[in-house]
Amino acid sequence: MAEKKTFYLTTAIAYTSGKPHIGNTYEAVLADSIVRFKRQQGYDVRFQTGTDEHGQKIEIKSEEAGITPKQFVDDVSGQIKSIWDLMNTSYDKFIRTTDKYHEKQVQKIFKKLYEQGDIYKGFYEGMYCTPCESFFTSSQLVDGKCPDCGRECQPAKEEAYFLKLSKYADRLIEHINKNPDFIQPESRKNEMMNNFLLPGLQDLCVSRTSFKWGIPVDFDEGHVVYVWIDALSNYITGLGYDVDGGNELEGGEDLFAKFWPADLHLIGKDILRFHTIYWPVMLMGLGLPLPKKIFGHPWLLQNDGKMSKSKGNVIYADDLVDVFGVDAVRYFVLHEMPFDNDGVVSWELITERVNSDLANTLGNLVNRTISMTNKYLGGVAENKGIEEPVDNELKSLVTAAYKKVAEKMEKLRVADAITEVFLVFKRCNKYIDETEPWILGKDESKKDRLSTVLYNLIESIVTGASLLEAFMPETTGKILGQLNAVKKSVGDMDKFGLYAPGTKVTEKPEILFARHDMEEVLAKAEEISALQAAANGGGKEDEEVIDIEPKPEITFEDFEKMQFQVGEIIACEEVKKSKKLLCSQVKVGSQVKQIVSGIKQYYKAEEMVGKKVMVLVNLKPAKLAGVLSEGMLLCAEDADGNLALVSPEKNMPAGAEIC
RNA sequence: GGCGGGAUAGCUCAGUUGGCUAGAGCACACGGUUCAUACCCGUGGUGUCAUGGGUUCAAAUCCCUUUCCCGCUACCA
Repeated sequence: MAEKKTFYLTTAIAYTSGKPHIGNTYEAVLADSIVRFKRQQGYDVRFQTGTDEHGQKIEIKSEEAGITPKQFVDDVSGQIKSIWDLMNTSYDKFIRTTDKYHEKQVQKIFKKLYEQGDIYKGFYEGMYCTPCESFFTSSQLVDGKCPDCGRECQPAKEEAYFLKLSKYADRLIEHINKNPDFIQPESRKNEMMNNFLLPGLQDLCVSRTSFKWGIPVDFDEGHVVYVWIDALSNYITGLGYDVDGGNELEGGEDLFAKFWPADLHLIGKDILRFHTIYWPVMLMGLGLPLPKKIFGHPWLLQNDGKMSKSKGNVIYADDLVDVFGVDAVRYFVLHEMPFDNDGVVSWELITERVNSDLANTLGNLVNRTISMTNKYLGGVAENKGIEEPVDNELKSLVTAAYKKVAEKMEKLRVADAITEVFLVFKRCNKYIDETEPWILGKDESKKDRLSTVLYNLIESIVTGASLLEAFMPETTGKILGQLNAVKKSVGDMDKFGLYAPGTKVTEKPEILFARHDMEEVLAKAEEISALQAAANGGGKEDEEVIDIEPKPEITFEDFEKMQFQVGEIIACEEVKKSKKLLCSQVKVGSQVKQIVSGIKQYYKAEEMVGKKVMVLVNLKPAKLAGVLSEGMLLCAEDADGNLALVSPEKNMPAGAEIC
């Protein structure tokens, strides 16, 4: 017998800084549906997920909590795993970047790349964002803030190691061009090409000395491996990869030899750059083949206002599961997520979907079919061969369904695939109307026709339920259990009439999906929201405090170098060529300075005029977007990056010194 | 500023290489039905296919204008 075809899928590993919300959970469920489908198709599947556990952010958070980083990540990683389990995700491997074998291999990978010159030692000088763990050049900063999260950055200089990306750029460009499927959806390919690859890659900083909670660089004390080499490597270390050969075996099997290269890296669209550029370069450095496909999926967003723990409106998978059940939540996230646009999740939307698709279309179908079978046929429907033309319409749709589902799944169109399955159930409901079993049931002479009708129905439902397995495994089991039917294999999906003669359905069908009253659900959501708010700051309106990384102490002399004055804005206009800049004429004493600031998002040019604000006056002038700026307007900034100008608390004349 | 994508029914979106009265789901309305979880089935849209122009026998579909949205990216003292 030939070896089974293998299929290796990974998700991104989740960062252990806190409980994952429904958007993160979506990725695991999406991955699960894909691998379950592959298993059904007979592939030998390996599904790996896990947690990313190093970094300064965790070092700081654990310190605040008064525990060690390891204790901290043990706790959070456990929480994440339990949500993945709750969602019934069938991963084969849950890797943690604090696992010993992983740490050891990361060190070896780092060393190997260093020894062959792909990693070199240099200096990193720039602005550092702690939450994002990223360095930026000052020119990359947004108002001196992190371009990713908008928070404060600190100047920092570190001795650091760099990965030479330029060396492999040409090979990578060629690979991407030759493999149009490598990056999915395709629109993302252009972004990577046009923004990074074609303009030329800058070398990537791959070590840190500013924190300790990471995998040490074993040949240079003080350095730890910075996130990407650590995190991305999980895809191979989780298979037992060893840099020196002699891969670790699992159950006597060399999983790396068997499963690498990965068939699919499933990741969020926000980390495509790392997976389509840095990771391939690392692999080339290691002399390993590249993964076959990388899919940057869109996100499930919460649309009802800004997500905020203190407001209590963050939607978590376990809360949804409490109300609707696992498969309902799986159904929702899979169905609602388009292929390349972000989807929306809310309590209203999920209630509508559950009621209409799961309770009405599917649940009620199973229920009415079983009821009729019991009522008219003592629970046993058999094919008596009394056919009518409508039967063929039903049969042809049902027997063709698997192929359609498979086509959609092949293209990773999971939402479309699940819709195809539900077309089967909808057709069944229509068939009931067309055949009117309750009328047949009143006429003893039509009994064989009735039996055939119900048999066809049950057979169709069995097929539909079997197709549903990848998406809603529990429901598949429940339906088949109630019908006492055997799950159809992929090879039998296009066959009709496998439901064994003489099989008796259950006498009391259990409600598969309850209908939910919208008002009740929303009330429940309110309750959950209140509890959440209470747990995160007593329900107070966003009175979060913000901690930023302390800067080194300065002397009074340092302070005196800076000249702050009150400035009155006497004119202001938008900088045409920029999305963020306003250009203000600011009266400071008797002179007028032109100052450009990145606050267009928060202030309109008109409303700026007349404001008295705090100005850093003696900053070296610079050109921004081609416009001269002779100072800086000072702003306060919250955690979401919203800005507020700073004004004197009482009216003060323009030019008044701030000291 | 650069590159890319989008603008179609109240809402979410399909519309393949231009071709017959522009579609689906949800919501809504009406009709039918009663086996079932007040469910299911059917019927119902005068939609300027964002805008203005062009190519064509024929354009939502191709080309150009304008406006507005979104991605990525640069700049953002």
